[in-house]
Amino acid sequence: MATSHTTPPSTPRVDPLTLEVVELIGTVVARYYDEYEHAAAEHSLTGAQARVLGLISLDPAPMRKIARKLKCEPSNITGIVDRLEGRGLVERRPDPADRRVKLAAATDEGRQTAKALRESLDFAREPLGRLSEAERTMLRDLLKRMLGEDVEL
Amino acid sequence: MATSHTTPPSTPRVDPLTLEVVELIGTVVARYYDEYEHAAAEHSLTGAQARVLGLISLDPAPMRKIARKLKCEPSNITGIVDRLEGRGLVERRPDPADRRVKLAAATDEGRQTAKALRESLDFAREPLGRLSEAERTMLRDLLKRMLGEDVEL
DNA sequence: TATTGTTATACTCTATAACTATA
DNA sequence: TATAGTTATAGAGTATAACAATA
Repeated sequence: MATSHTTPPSTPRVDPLTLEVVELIGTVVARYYDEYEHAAAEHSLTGAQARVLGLISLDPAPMRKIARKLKCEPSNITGIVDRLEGRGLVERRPDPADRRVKLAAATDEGRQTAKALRESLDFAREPLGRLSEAERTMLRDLLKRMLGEDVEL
Repeated sequence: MATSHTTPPSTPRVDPLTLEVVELIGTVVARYYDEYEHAAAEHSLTGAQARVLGLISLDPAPMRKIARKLKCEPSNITGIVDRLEGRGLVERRPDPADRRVKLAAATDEGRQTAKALRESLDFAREPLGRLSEAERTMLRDLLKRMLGEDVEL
């Protein structure tokens, strides 16, 4: 609690080191994002579809919850799940506890696709492969510290 | 050069540490992306518009080059630049060297907007502020090693 | 002929608002 | 009345294909 938590609006200056790190992170983001879209496309999925499928591939989730996790409006999820359902990768199930709720669940084929998708994410092999185990450990700890408490949604 | 550069197609298994780092990077990506979109929206720009504006805010670029950098089809840039031009943030200039080429250039207002956008990227202040200078240096070096040669496009 | 930028088209994602069926 | 999911709509991004101007 050393610094005030209200960001001073008149402090646009950031030290060069931080700027360099931000730029590097920007590069990582662009690269990761690209790879994700590419991996999704290899399975004829859009990025959004792949994200939804990945999200529910472990356990089913109400439409509302998917929207919250993806930070988009619930109405969008309808269409995305529609398309996934049309391809047999996802199905809608009733929620026994609340008849208003529909649970989006991956089918067997959907789970297989999600798994293949996860494993085809080359990001793990290629860029991270350049780091030693000790370096990866350091990177992990730095990222965890950076992300702090709010890693969980 | 310790490992073969042809990725074995039958090696889906990745060690848990690497998986953890990949997941953390995924979180960073989502967070950074979100903040970027949000910062753009504060200036009534979409993410794509903000990226194009940021790209040409330093020096003008041919439409084709913008498409290459953004990894999208040139035809898309036409529309994005149209909208930026309609708002007076960008203008199209002829290229004296090649009359087929149009250079997209930021106007004064466009440059101001791009600058404000850069400075409003809270990512520098918030998450990176949790790290000491020594830690930021370590993070920078790890990211640089990770990204390797292909940082430049 | 090849290249640059554009147009036309179709699809997806996105937010907003109004609707329905439950609670 | 409040909530979950949907529908309808409009705007934006995207890829593809065809086109005009220029090289």
